Amino acid sequence: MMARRSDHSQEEIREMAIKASRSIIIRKGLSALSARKIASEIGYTPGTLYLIFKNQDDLILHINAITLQDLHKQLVSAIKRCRKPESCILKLGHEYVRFAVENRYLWNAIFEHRLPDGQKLPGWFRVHIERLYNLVEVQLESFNNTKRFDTHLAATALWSGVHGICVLGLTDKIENSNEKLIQSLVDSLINNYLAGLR
Amino acid sequence: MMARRSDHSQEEIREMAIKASRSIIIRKGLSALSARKIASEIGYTPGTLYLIFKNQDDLILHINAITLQDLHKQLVSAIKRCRKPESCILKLGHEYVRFAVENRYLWNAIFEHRLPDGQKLPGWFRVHIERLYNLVEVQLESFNNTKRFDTHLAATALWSGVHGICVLGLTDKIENSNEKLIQSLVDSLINNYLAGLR
DNA sequence: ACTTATAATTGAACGATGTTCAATACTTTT
DNA sequence: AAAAGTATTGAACATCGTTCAATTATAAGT
Repeated sequence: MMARRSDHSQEEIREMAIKASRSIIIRKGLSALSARKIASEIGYTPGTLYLIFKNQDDLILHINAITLQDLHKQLVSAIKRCRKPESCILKLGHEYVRFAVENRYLWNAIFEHRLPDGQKLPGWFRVHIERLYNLVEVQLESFNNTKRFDTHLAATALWSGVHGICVLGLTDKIENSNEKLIQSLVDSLINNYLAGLR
Repeated sequence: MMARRSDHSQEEIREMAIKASRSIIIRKGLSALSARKIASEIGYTPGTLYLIFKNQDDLILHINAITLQDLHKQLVSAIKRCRKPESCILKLGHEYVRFAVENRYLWNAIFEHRLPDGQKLPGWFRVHIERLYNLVEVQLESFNNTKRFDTHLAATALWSGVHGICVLGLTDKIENSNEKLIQSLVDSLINNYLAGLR
C-alpha cells in the first residue's frame, strides 16, 4: 500500500525537520531558517517538507509551540518551592527573563514570526500561550486580600507588561540593556503592580 | 559638475521614496514593502534607491523614525490639558493605544523590523524612542509623594509594560483582543503600578 | 517471480526578494 | 562640438517559498 524511501517514516522526518530547524534558529536566528537549509541538514529535499508541513508558517508554529512548552515547564519548576503568591509571581517574572536571555533566538522566534495578515493563530497554538498567563492567574487567585479584582484581566495586564519589558530589553530598544537591568525593570513592574492591587 | 535626470533632485527622490514606502506599509504592511515596488511607484528603478539609502534597513529606520515623531506629537498634544501626573500618564497610555490601533501597520513596522544580528540601533534613531520614555518620566518626576524612587527606571518599566500589552493585543496573542480590552489592560497596569509606587 | 498499481520523493521551475555594478544617458565644462 | 564627469539604469547574482510533473521504490496482485 505504501512506498517510502525506507530510510525514515514521515513521523521521523517530521522530528528530524523540527530538530534541524531548532538547531538553525539557535545558531543563527529565525531569519536564517529556510526550507532548503532544513532539507539539506536532514538529507532530504525542500519538496519533502511540504508533504509534512502545510507551509513554512505551519512549521514555525510547531517549533514555537515547543519553545512555549519548554518555557512553561521551566516556569512551573521555578515556583515549586515558593509559598506566598507575591514571591511566586516575582519568581515567574525572573525565570521568564532568564529563559528569554538563555534561549534568545528560540524565544525571539515566537514573537518575530507573524502570520499573513488577517490569519488568526490556530487554537492548538493559542493554548500554549494561555497556559503561561494561567500560571500568573492562579497565583493572583490565591491572593487573600479584601479587595476583589478581575484576576484574568490582572494576569493578562501584568504578564503582558513583563513580556513587553523583555521584548524591548532584548531587541536593543532600551538603552544599556542587559539581563540585570531587565530583571530590575521586571521586579519594579511586578512589585508596584501587586502593591497597587491591594 | 553634476548630471542628473533633471526631473528631481536626490532630496526630492528621497522624499518621494519615503512617502511611497509609507503608503505601501499603510495599505499592505511592512512585509509588502520591496525596493522594486517603491521604485515603480516613484517612477525610478531599484538601483536609484541605493544611491540615497544605504540599504533597506536604513530606509525602514527612516520611515519608523517618522512614525515615532508622529506618535510623540500625538502624545504631547494629548496631555496638554491635564493637571495631575496620574491622569497625564493614563492619558499617555490611552493615546498610545489609540495611535497604535489607528496607525496599525506603521506602528507595527517599528517593532516588526529587526536589524541584522549584533547591529545596534543608530543613535539618531534611539533618540526618538527615548523621547517617548521621557514623556512618562517627566510626569513621574512631578509626583509629589514622600517616597523616593528611580524615575528613569519606573518610566522604563511602566512604559515598556504598556507597550507589551499593545504588542500582544494587536498581534492576536491575547484572546478576544480589541481596542476596548487593550485600553482596560493598560488602565489596569498604569493604575496599579502608580498606586504601588506611592 | 513478474507485473501492475500506488504512494513517497524528487528536483526543476516560477515568481519573488535585496543588492551590486558595468554600461548608459544626460549635463556641464572646456 | 568635443570632452569630462556623474546620475541613473537594468541586467545579473544569489537567495527565498512553493508547486507539481516526473521518477523511484515499495506493496499487492497474479
